[in-house]
Amino acid sequence: MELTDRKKQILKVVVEDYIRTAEPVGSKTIASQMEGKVSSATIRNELADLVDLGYLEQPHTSAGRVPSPKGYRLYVNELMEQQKLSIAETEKINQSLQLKMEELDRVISQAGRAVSSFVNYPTYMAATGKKKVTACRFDLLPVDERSCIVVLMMSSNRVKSQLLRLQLKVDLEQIPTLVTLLNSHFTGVSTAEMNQRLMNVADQLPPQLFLLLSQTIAYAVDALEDAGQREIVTAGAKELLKLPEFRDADKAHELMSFLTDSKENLPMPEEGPMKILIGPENVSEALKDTSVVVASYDIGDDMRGLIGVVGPTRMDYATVAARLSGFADGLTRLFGKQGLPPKEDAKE
Amino acid sequence: MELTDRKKQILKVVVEDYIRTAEPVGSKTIASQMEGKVSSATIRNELADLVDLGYLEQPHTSAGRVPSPKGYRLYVNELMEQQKLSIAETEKINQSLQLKMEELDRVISQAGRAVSSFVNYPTYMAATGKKKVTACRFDLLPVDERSCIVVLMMSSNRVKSQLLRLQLKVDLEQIPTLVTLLNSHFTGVSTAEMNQRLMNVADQLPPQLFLLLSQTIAYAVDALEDAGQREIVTAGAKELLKLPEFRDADKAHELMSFLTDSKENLPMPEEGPMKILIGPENVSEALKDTSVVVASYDIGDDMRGLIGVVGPTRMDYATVAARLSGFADGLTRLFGKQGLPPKEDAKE
DNA sequence: CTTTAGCACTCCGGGGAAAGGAGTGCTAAA
DNA sequence: TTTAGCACTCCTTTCCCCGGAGTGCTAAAG
Repeated sequence: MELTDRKKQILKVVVEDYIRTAEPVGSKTIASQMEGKVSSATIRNELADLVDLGYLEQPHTSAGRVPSPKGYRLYVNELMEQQKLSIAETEKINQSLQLKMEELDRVISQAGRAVSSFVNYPTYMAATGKKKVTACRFDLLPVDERSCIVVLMMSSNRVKSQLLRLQLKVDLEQIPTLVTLLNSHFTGVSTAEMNQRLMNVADQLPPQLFLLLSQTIAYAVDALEDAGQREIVTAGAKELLKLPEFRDADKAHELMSFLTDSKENLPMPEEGPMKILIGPENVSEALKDTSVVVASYDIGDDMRGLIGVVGPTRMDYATVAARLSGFADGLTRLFGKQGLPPKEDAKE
Repeated sequence: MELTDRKKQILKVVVEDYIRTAEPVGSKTIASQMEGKVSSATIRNELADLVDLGYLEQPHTSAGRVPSPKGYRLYVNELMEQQKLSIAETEKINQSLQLKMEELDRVISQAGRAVSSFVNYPTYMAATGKKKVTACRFDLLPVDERSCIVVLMMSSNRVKSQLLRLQLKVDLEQIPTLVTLLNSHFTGVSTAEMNQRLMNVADQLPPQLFLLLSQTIAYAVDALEDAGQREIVTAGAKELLKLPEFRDADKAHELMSFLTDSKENLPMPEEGPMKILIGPENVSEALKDTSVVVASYDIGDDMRGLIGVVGPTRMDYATVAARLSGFADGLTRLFGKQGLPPKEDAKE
């Protein structure tokens, strides 16, 4: 027995109806929603076949049919119509992204909240470096004999700074030499290399200068590693509570804990602009009854961000996918190829 | 009829039992938990009185009694035993606070999460400046003709920096003059005053310098206002779902939305170390069925932080209060009177 | 061979009624 | 003033019944 076109059409109707209503779909309903006119009896035969083929499931005898993960998969791969965003929706997305360009992090988490309220499912976001971030410029601004501000400019164009308290007094005259040294020997290299080179110059400098140097490098190493690391934030977990499948407080609590606590193992995309994971396709146990849609976007030339939506398996894939990719595109445009925008904040 | 000691004792038993079980408390239960031995019939008489006095409520005839807000209030004011933290608990608190001293914000929200998991209720946190934050030092580091890093040191000892893109080329020679101007005229004053003074010098500078100056000031104003503003973060909203009173998904959703979206109007303390708000004592409609315990702590000399716990009216006031003040004390100690700790980060 | 109509059957879900239980209020005695 | 006893109330749980939605099967029609 193979999958005829009519079977596919029926599957499509079942999936879409179930997405809308969260109720098992019966043969009569299907018959009335189908294009050509067929009787419910015919549909019933087809339905029995679709169950045998594994695309549908029956909660119990004499209930309607519900799509199985395999059914959703087929729907997503073949049947789903690429949904276009309406003008109004595009407007709304752009508007959401018209936030005052503050720091990257804030924009990202704000975007996450926006997406969440837009698709009515929880979202999560992360940014990962494509390349290693390196230092590209140092400055030291003496405040007084015992303190000094380090300013570090990174290859990602972000600037970070910190006030250092010094153990030993430092002769202000010597600072410029140190800055020159920093800029000539510690820029454009990995953090491991930076530590290495620090060791090399250890005995060529007076102790108080070396101390300042190593404090500076320690700070830079921290900052660079932090910048390269991906941080994950989630938003809109409460949306879950609106869905009938999570009216059971225990279930909701379980998934919510997973989203807020163990976010490390949320699905991350390999490549490609978008990925859909349905139910058991998720590795994490906690997500086995839910689906995830992830999209990625570019941040400048060397970073890649990611934004995902978590929802029930019957989530409205077409709409979510369309909106999510709308956002991803918007974000790419926002801090896209041309480098970070002029008013990019030094991550505060 | 007045409130005898025995009535108070009964009230105490009712409150504590109800806190534990979330079920109305019956006369027999009370009799068995009371010190002196009295029969349930006696208790029943007393209970009827307590209802008349408004300290207890009866969900319906022939159900047990439940404390009214007035009853909780009396309990909190008079009956509640100041609970001591066990050694193990103190340990645990200190341990939670032993996080690598990173930026203030991060510590605060981390503390929030810790408290939340420790009391099993959602928490919220905010830091507010006691005094206005002002700029105390500016620096401009030219990167190239068209860009420049501003470094701003604030009176709170925090350092922020940003890369500015310039509209017009600036002669590098002139930068030092500008820095001098900034440090002499724009430090130690309010943001309003800064804007004022900016206007005053408008026609005394060549246009490209003035542009740079105003960009710098605009950034500083933003940064200062941001630093003075209180930001509120919440944590552990999911804890709600564990409580029987929020098994109803609608209720949980409502409160959760309030916590995550409209946090502006969460109760803030006036003064004193701790405040307990019970049910209707809360102004916000959304909190009228819940209680809030807020504690405050000091950050350096000029800031004050606040940490609150939201829970059902039957929340375990004694324990929550003890643990919360444990945390508040710990936080005060952590970045207490002696000024910010040496490794205080420039908010990244 | 496929489609359709008809029909008996299954199973869920809602609506009472009945049973059980916890707790009260009242009365009368200690 | 306290206590024991008892009838009563009202919630909760359970059970059962019934209606409806939907199925599977069979037999007839295209």
